[in-house]
Amino acid sequence: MPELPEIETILYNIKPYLIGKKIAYILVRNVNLRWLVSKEILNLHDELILNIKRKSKYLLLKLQYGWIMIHLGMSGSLRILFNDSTTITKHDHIDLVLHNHIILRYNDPRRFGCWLWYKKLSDSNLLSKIGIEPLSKNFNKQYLFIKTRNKNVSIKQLLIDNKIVAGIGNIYSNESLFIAGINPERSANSLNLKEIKLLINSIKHTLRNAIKYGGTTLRNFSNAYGIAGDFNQKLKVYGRKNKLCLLCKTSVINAKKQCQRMTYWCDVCQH
DNA sequence: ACACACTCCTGAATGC
DNA sequence: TGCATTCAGGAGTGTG
Repeated sequence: MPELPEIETILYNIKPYLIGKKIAYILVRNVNLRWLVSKEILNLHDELILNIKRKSKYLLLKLQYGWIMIHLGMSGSLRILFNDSTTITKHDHIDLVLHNHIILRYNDPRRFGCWLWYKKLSDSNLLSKIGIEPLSKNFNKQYLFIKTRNKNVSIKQLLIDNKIVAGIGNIYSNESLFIAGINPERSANSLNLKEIKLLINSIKHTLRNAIKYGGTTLRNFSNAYGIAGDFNQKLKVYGRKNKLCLLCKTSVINAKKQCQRMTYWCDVCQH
């Protein structure tokens, strides 16, 4: 389940192979992703890749005349392949083929991802709704304090809302709340400024640490070389239902569904 | 405006 | 062992 650190890992992997290189063509085997693959992408050829960046969980490829916006959804992955005779496996939906024969291959079993074309990024109504980046200076206690006032939703739910803060998914919201010692069921507006500050620091720490370890591999995340991330070994609560809390070592980890997502927490360590 | 449920999808895990 | 059911979740959309 790619969240911000996984996308950042992929970006780091693919950047050196793509920037300044020319796309020969893009082979789309299945246009039926979350939304149809843009027709501009199907017809694209001989375009130079000027830059690549990440915004929230989107990867943005800047070409000469527009942008390709890629989202990996829940199960998408990107691989760099050095040899075009590589066999196609199930769910290999898109190949971006460079003039030097290197391929960026997109695989997505659940097809919740997307490949969309925009002439200008401001044309994207998906991007325009996205909140600030959690690793930016703008994501600070003042910002989150203001955003949590008059919010009755749980703090867990607020953290995975991309309109508030971009790129934190289910895993990292659970982890950050555990590290901050805040109960995920607390309503967002019940947090005081001191707790907000603690939470901000925990989120930044968790995300930076996850990036450092190459992301979290649960089922099918791997980096652009097909190598799994190591952060799952560092997870403190996520997926640890009924297991002993690693911090207090007295209580077991609780699990319950909160707004369609699993939430994990320790009653002793999180208040 | 807000809170919540529903929806897309496949594969792994679980249940009988 | 085998078949059927459940679960996982990013995030836009629809409903009350």
